Amino acid sequence: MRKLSENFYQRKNVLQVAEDLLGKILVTQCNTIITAGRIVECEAYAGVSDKASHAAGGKRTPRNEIMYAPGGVSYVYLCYGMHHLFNVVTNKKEIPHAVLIRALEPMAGMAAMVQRTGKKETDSTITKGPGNLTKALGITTNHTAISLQSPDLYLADDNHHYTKKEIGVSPRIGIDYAGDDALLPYRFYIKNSPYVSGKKWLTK
DNA sequence: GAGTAGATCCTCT
DNA sequence: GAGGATCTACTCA
Repeated sequence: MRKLSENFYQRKNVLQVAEDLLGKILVTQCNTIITAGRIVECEAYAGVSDKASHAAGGKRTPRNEIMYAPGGVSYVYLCYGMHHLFNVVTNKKEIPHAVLIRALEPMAGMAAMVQRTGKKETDSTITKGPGNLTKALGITTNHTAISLQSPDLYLADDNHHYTKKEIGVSPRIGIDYAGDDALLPYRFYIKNSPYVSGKKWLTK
C-alpha cells in the first residue's frame, strides 16, 4: 500500500481524478488511533466555471483560499453548522479544482468510528454520506489545508481496481442552487455498494 | 415508503 | 443577517 503522489492530484482533469479516487483508501490517524476506508463515492468540483463550487466565478475568500493551492492538500469546511465535509484539492496552483469525498467502505478502526459517531455498532450508515464519514474518521476543520502526504491524513492505493461496469455516474447531490451546473454528471460511485449515499439501497 | 421540518453555526455580504 | 456540497426523525398514508 502506498500513498498517492502529488502527481496523482495535480493532473488537469478533475473528473479523471475523481473517478480514479474510487477504490482508493482514505486513512486518518489521530492520537495513535488509525481509521481507514475505501472510497466508494465522490464528486468533482471544477473550479471557476462550476457554479456549485465554492470557487465559482473565481471567488476567493479566506475559507476557500486553500482550493487555489497546488493539488494534494485537504479542504475541510463546516456545512449547515454541523457537518464537516472533506475535499481533496486537485490540479495546479491557482486552479481551484477539488473532489468531495462522499462515502467510504470502512476498513480499519471500526471501534473508533462507532465511538465517534455514537452508534451502537458498525452498520452501512456509519460512513455513508459526506457528513457521516468525516465524523467517523474524526476529520474536522482542524484538518483543512494540510498536505495529504502527512501521516495524520492521506490517501493510499492498494492496487484495488473497480471495473468500468462497477462505476456509476450521475448528477451531484444537494446543490440545487447551482442552476444548470447541478445537472452535470460529476458524481462517481460504486454501483451496489451499501455505503453509497443518496439511495436507500439497504438501510436496515 | 415518501415527504418534510428541524438542528445549528460559520462564513460572506 | 442570511444561507449552506447534510442528516435524522417524525409524520402521514
